[in-house]
Amino acid sequence: MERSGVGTSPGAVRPDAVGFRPLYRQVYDMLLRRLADAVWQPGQILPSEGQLAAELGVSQGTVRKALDALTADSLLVRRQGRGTFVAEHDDKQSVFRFFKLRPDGEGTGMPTSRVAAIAEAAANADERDRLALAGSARVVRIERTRALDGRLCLIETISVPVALFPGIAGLDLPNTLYSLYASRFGITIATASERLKAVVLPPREAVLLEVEAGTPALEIDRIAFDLEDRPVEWRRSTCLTESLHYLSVLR
Amino acid sequence: MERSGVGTSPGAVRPDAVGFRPLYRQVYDMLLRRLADAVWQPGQILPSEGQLAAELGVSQGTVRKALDALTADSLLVRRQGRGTFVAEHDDKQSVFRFFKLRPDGEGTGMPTSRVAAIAEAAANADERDRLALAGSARVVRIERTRALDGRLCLIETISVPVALFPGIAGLDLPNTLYSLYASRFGITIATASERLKAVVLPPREAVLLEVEAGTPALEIDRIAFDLEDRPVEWRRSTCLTESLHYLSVLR
DNA sequence: TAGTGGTCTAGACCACTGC
DNA sequence: CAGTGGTCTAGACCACTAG
Repeated sequence: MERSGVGTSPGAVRPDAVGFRPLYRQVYDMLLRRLADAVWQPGQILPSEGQLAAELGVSQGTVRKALDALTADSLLVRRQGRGTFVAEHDDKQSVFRFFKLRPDGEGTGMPTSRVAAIAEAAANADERDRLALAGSARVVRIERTRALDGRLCLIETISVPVALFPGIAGLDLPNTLYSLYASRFGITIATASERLKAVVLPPREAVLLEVEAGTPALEIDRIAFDLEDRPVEWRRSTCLTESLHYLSVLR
Repeated sequence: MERSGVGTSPGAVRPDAVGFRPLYRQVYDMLLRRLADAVWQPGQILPSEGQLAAELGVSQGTVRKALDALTADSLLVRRQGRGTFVAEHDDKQSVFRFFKLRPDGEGTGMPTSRVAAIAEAAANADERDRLALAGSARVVRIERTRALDGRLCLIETISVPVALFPGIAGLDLPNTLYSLYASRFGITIATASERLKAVVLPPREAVLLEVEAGTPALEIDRIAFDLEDRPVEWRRSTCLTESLHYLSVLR
């Protein structure tokens, strides 16, 4: 097979180049680009390995390696005998990919949400810093509470750039925001980084969570990144952990 | 190639069996067994892909797939042009695989330890539960404090079964316990599960951490598992998070 | 039964390391 | 330069799904 099949453009394989970029990596990037550009919608089926291989002019094994990598990154789902699909993030399994609070004892641990406030404003210094925004950027701030198995446990403020989510302030927000981000704005949350601290619950949050002030609480500071690794959401959650915990699995 | 190369024992490929077990999975299990049995020591080089393939009577590609899986599980390290090595857990990178506390600002974040107490005792109900021990089992309890960049930040109690770690109470304990587990007792920590809660620092811990009682603290309850997924260590840590945080990356 | 992904093989060649 | 892991290919066959 001719390597020029993937392109002689910058980035194609050049044996003596300092930065060697394997073919399957180039295929990975091309497919990732299509996902980022929403060429294929979540839930939709992709062409078969053979079709993609023929289209891109590489072997099926090389396409397979790229598809496997995208699957490992949770961007695709492969089902033997059926096909390869764009991953959806609103099914029960996917919710817990980014929601790590679990009940201590029994219970499904399925979270529910109630929006307390939503407003647009100029981004403050913290928001500009965390979301890599320009000085003039505007954000939408969403404040909401969440419950686990009907039990109020969390209050959080979510900041997103207006530029990326135009009109989000006027929408009816679902329980799982990330599926809305994907379906309505074409933004897929690929990874997130959380910083956890133990704090004393501030008076205002104590009122909203209906507990006495001074209670210890878990503060979660999350930045969520899209497929191109850009920060697209900043979220600060304050959680009561009396009857629940944050689950972290180390591998 | 004859499939019987990997063995006609139970678990070998049987095309019509209900539970189909791929060849590379069998190779994975065989190599995992050798790692668990400490046939190859941490840091030691493995035979080359070709040698393993010849020995096991499978193709090099199949061995490669098994080695890649073991590498993904952080049990092996592969270095192009050099070879495949058993992973070590005492280098700087590996320390942070299981230690998720980071300084808020600058600093290396390299932890240090000081053992406060170490004693053997009959396992209590919690320990028997968490470590899946019999009623008569005994454990060693280690209490120690840890500091980040010279700053005292954590106190923890570690319980391990005496049966798995004979004589550990008499040893000089290093900063990174898991490398001791591997080198001295042949036990490799493969995964760990942590449950985090926000609590009010108890009086006793407050004294040992040299802060006032009532300070909020992060409580981390960890169970660590070995290569065969047996719980081998229970650890409860209480951390001050005033100038540091727990880092969790979601993918 | 046709089509998909999953496994396995054999062989060629490339990139990297160390002697 | 020899030896290692890494990439890529082509082709055969297996397991699974759905019409």
